[in-house]
Amino acid sequence: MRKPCCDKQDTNKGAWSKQEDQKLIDYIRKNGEGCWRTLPQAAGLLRCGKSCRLRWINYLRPDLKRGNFAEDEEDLIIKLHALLGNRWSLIAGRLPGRTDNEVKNYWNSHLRRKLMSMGIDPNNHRLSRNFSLPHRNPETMTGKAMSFGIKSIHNCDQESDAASCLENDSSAGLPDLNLDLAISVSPPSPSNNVKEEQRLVKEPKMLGDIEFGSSPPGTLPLFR
DNA sequence: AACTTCGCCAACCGCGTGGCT
DNA sequence: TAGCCACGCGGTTGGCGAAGT
Repeated sequence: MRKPCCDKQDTNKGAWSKQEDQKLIDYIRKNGEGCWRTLPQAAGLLRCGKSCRLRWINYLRPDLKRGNFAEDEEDLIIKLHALLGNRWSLIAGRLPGRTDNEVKNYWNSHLRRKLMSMGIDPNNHRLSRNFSLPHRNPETMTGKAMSFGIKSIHNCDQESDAASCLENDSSAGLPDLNLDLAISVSPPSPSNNVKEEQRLVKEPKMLGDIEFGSSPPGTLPLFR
């Protein structure tokens, strides 16, 4: 039986008050992030360390970009999700100012539905079986759907799917998908997933899986 | 106006992992 | 090598406001 992360009897739960937020901000400004377990006591907060960490990362961090997602951010999330699956922290790491929680919520509340309405299964980014036929006509597809990697659908046979079409595109170089997913020396943004990327470096097999062109033909480079 | 349903999002929970001893 | 601890991640929940009836 795992020990609870903190003494639950003495901790607050639920929404954070302004005073609590301020205490946390003040403490981190003064002492920096880290040592979340001891932070609550040191900062005078009746919260568990986990809760403090989450509050800071998802809401209080000064570099957070709040508000609606831009269209290019949406596109990027969808493309990254097709490649990485539900690796929200990795996806968020490619979106400066966005948190994994924010990306996950946005995916679940907006993007999933959006893809489904376009006849794409959000779980595997394949065209779903019940995809209504008129939409199969590339002429009637929305520009959005086209940009999600199925623009060359007319070149794929009926049993094909968005993923393999995307793959086909990748064989042509995928010029519009400059995601820099191969582990680079300098990631495009200060990511909160450095460890994860280091892990990928340590695991060349997995790394290979997310490099375009290295997956078996007809498979989506998912490694989950 | 009152009630119900739906959708969003902040927060919680449990588990996996890496570092340290 | 094993065990413990702290951290980080992803799935899930619950509260609240908006929309619908």
